[in-house]
Amino acid sequence: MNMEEQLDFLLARSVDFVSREELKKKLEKAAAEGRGLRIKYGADPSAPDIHLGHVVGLNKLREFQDAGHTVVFLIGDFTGMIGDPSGRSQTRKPLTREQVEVNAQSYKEQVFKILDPARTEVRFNSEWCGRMGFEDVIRLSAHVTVAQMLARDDFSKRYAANQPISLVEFLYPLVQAYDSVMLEADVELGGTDQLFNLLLGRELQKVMGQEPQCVMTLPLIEGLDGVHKMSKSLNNYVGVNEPAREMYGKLMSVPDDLMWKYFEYILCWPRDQVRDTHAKVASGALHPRDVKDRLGREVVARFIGEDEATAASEEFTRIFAQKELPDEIPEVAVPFGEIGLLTLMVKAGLAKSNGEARRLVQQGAVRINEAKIDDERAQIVPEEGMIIRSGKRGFAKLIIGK
RNA sequence: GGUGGGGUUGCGGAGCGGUCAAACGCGGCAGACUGUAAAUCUGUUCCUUCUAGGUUCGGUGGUUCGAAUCCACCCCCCACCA
Repeated sequence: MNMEEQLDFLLARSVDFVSREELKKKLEKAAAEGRGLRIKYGADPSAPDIHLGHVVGLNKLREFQDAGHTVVFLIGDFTGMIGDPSGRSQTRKPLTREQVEVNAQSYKEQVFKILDPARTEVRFNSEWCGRMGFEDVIRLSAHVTVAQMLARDDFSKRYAANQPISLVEFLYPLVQAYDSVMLEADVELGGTDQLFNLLLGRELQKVMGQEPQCVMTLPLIEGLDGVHKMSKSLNNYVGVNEPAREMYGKLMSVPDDLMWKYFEYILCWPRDQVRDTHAKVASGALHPRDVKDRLGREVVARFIGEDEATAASEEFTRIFAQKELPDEIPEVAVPFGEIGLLTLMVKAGLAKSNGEARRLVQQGAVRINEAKIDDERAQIVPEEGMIIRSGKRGFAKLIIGK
């Protein structure tokens, strides 16, 4: 690849990039010195659940690695202490050394499904933040003005709307920017919502006498609801560590229109291929279900394995298209002897309360050994292996306990 | 320090003395349909021994036949002016 092709490759799929010219210079300089660039990516320490939203960025990092660069995977264990940047939640408790270790381990496990461990440097910002005194913090904060902070979109909106903005929230981007300084990052990558924070890193590096980092943002993909960005707190995410069937099932529930983004940003299909497939579905040449099945299989295959992907797809069809039973049903031990249906359902974990169980029965959702039960007062004599089904997704197999 | 606005069932947000287990939206669950846990439509969404009963509306006391709604004190949150 020549330089321009290399740049095109590295910048593919990005939304914002500052700037192509600078990256070019950095690449030339690094090549001359026989080293790779340092690509920074920050992660939240409290949620070591990597999901497909993160994969968008991780894919790009992997491409940098394949081009010979080093990824600095920064775990913001110190930032995590000072609270959530969204301002929604309160200050968090500091993580203990042990928790940080456990989370880091869990991160590596998941992240290395995508990244190349040999070209990844895992760092923690407590390394330098933990050593700073109040005086250092004051000096650092002197580099940034309130007006600069208010330039951030969500800050200016909230300020205009008389919504509270805590000082801690100003500290958050500041610490993130300082991390770039300490890591001597050449490029920092993040979601589009990170643009301001990434740019602040640039500013701070300049002020502190470093060559400023390039900044790249990638799209935030919508989660399963098709509306909000994928996140753990909205529970609309697909984690890379989930069981195959869960992963596949969740992908099948993605709204049809959203599939294309997943093909492009998760599976990194070339744009033309995505466009072609899209056109075929639109013209009726391809069935959307089949395309989504392919999405589900390919994602499961990538993070787990081919065989598991096939199995997940087959079971899904069996349960939902043919309405048959899954091949593994959670077993629940119940005592011997007659028992009320509602109580039994609660015990089996199919309902949270008798009231909910009653509703399920009234709605015609409950079956025992595939025979519909519509009497909420039914008394059941549990038998070994009896199967209670609640709706499409709730199953329990009874085991007679003592 | 001063002024004003708030704390309601998972979330957002009505209600401001009885007809309130509490509108509406979101989310969740179920049913129908289907190509899937897509889309759409319908129902449902505190608990219980369920054609009825019990416990809820920041906390504690009080007024009243009767309070989420009025009063007192307390706790917490927010904005604005200094």
